[in-house]
Amino acid sequence: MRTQNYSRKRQAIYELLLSTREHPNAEWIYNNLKSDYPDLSLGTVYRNLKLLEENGSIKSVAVVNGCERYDAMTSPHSHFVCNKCGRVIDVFLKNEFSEFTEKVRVEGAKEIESFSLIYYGLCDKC
Amino acid sequence: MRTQNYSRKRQAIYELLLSTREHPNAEWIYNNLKSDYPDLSLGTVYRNLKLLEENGSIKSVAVVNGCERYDAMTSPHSHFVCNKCGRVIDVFLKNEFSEFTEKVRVEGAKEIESFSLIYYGLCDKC
DNA sequence: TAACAAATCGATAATTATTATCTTTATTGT
DNA sequence: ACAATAAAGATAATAATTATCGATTTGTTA
Repeated sequence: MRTQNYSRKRQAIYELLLSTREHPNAEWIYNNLKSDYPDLSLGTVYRNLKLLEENGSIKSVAVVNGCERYDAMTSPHSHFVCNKCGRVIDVFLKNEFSEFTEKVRVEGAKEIESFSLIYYGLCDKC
Repeated sequence: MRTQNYSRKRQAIYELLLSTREHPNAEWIYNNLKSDYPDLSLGTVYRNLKLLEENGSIKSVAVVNGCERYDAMTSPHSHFVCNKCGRVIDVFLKNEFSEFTEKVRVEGAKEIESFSLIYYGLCDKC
């Protein structure tokens, strides 16, 4: 049987995402891997981000200024997005929150699979 | 002093958004106004959605399949997005939720201005 | 380890939602 | 009605993402 995720470049993209709390977009990843993989192409980054998201290795956590931002930390947590610089910061909420949201019933929804909570404002560098 | 929002078409866009719970995108609005305003252009819809959002009359509530979805109901509430058909449904949470989120402190955030809570799953028509 | 099959890649073109431009038209205050 | 300004239509331009396709890499199997 063929292993998934066996290519060098896909592995590098995934490991870069694992190593950072930047919640980067495709271009950031591309720029940060260019030195190690000079023949990397931006299309490969997009292609692998999509594959990694489809197999559940990573998540798209927000769209900031029209760009998808990714995170390899797949355990449930929320995010803060700076309205000025676009920085994305992890937000860890107490158990109460998940307990609360688990009780939510949505009229018109057959099944709730996930939710996304994003705070917006100004970060401490702006 | 010049009034804002005085043009017929901007008014029509705003009133259409007020009258529906579809949370439409620009194209839906364009298609639904074409019969009443045959010379309407899609650019005008985009331009006015942006203006209306800037002056606080409407809100962008989600990006579904790469399209911005708008809502003229500006009172705080959340949304459910169907992963299959893209339908956006209003979600009204109890007071507990706002009380809870008001207590949140985000490390790295200077000021929290707003938040967005979106549930994802399958709607009852899918 | 050679050879074949399948996955992945780079380069490039194509898509698509949105924004900008620019000239004309509509709206409003006087 | 007239002048000043805002808004409109038409169109071109952006920009992020996706699709295509031939070449290359990787994995399997003989």
